[in-house]
Amino acid sequence: MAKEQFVKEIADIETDFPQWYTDVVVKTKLVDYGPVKGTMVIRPYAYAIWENIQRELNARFRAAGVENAYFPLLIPMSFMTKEAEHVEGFAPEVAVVTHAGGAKLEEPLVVRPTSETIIGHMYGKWVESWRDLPLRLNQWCNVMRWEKTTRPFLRTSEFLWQEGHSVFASAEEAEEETLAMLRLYEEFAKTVLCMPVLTGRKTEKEKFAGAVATYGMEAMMHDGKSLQSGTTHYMGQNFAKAFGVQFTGKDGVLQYGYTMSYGVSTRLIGALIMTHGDSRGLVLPPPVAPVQVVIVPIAQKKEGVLAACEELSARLTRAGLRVKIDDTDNSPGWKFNEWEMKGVPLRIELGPRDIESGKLTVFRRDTCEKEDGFLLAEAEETVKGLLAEISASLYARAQARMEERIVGASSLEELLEGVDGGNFVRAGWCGERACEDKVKEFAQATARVMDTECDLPTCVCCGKKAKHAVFFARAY
RNA sequence: CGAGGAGUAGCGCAGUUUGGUAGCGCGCUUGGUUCGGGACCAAGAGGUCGUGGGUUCAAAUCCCGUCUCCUCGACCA
Repeated sequence: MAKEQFVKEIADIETDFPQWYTDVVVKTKLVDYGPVKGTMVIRPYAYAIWENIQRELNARFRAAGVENAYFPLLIPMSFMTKEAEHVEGFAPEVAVVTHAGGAKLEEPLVVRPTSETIIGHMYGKWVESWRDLPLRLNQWCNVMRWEKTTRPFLRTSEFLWQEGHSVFASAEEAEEETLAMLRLYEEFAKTVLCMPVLTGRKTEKEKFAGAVATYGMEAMMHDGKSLQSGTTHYMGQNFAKAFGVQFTGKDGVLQYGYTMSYGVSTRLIGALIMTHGDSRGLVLPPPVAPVQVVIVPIAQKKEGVLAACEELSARLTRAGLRVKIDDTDNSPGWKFNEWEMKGVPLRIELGPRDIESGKLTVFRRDTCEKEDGFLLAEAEETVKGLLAEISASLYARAQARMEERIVGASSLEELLEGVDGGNFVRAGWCGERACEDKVKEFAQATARVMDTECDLPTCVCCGKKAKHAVFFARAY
């Protein structure tokens, strides 16, 4: 009876997805709302997910020759105006500091919405010779963009992210790095987040303010809407020229560098929730789950139960797993539901029966089924094997869902029908901004990314020869 | 900024039509019995009813003002 009441507490994932999402992030204590509108407090459970994402990405960055650094939060207003498109794109959403130290500032300071400008400024001082290149730095920080409507993780006024900024001597190297980072993100999404993504170049309308080209990865959420989950930008010499990033080449000629940047944010946590979550709450992929295995003692006051739990926990921890014993005095049923809602991939129920028989009872969060018959003595291998299976099955499930919900369209009506049905629509596009705008107006769908090849004959809007195959979708 | 809705205990809400002792559920605290899918009993703590004014013997309730939040729209590399 209480079970049904509990299920009702979280909105129905099928019929009320936005409400379901909000319920999950609040009821599982991932976040709380900050006192300033549009800001969120990230609670420890969610922050632990973020730390796991950081660890995995840092390892990949290091392997790609990227080092971490930190640049200031406050940027002189004049920096923002040095690159014309950049200031135009970000001006509406920057927060500005006008007073400090009890007096009005001579020059206002902006709270960084992104750090291209201040990093460009420093790179201008640091880069002198071809020997200084390539220069690859990344920073983990917070940024602020004053958004009108917000939703936890997906769009908040302040959020955490990493932003990598690199300078190269040639356009080719910078362009190649832009694509390499996109591939790095894609591999990370697949193996760490167990999340399939579509990658590709963005249209002019959707690209970063000040970039020559923007590439993005888009993930499909449960309701068929798209979430931009990471971007890489090739800047050409735009920012190098604005900030004087010049070096003397091997040929002795003073020239501008070529820059690129890339970033992913705490929005990835939102992406995880909306990709894998179900009617019971979160489902976290093992590589990022703060708790990979929760041990629920049964009849924990009976002699030997807690001791057996602690012994098992120690063994699994030694095997490199993140383990938690829930020894609170809630009833087992309460604990089951609690940890299912929090998305722990694997639960072990350990009671007198298991201890006596030497067996292991587990519950898989991805299938919501109990499995037994494993031997307690082989717990390490069993659990590791199951976690790997869970990762694989989460990816496969999400991948299958995405593939079956990519449809084609040869007219605006078909495109509308496609996105109304919760699909991505792959359609031809002539490359004209007017047609892109028309699609948005007609179907409330935007061009998410362009496919690498154009195998479609005509533009879905005007019927002229198509230049690109584009994935259209409604987006968060 | 446009349209709609809501402000009462930590959370969710009832009470407002018809003015008359501040209520319910969950949570929390204490003690006890429980524990293989959200257990139960007992006792307890907790509220300037968003806010300012007005009407009245009396206002959560009626009137006027004002603030905040939510949903949808617009906006959002």
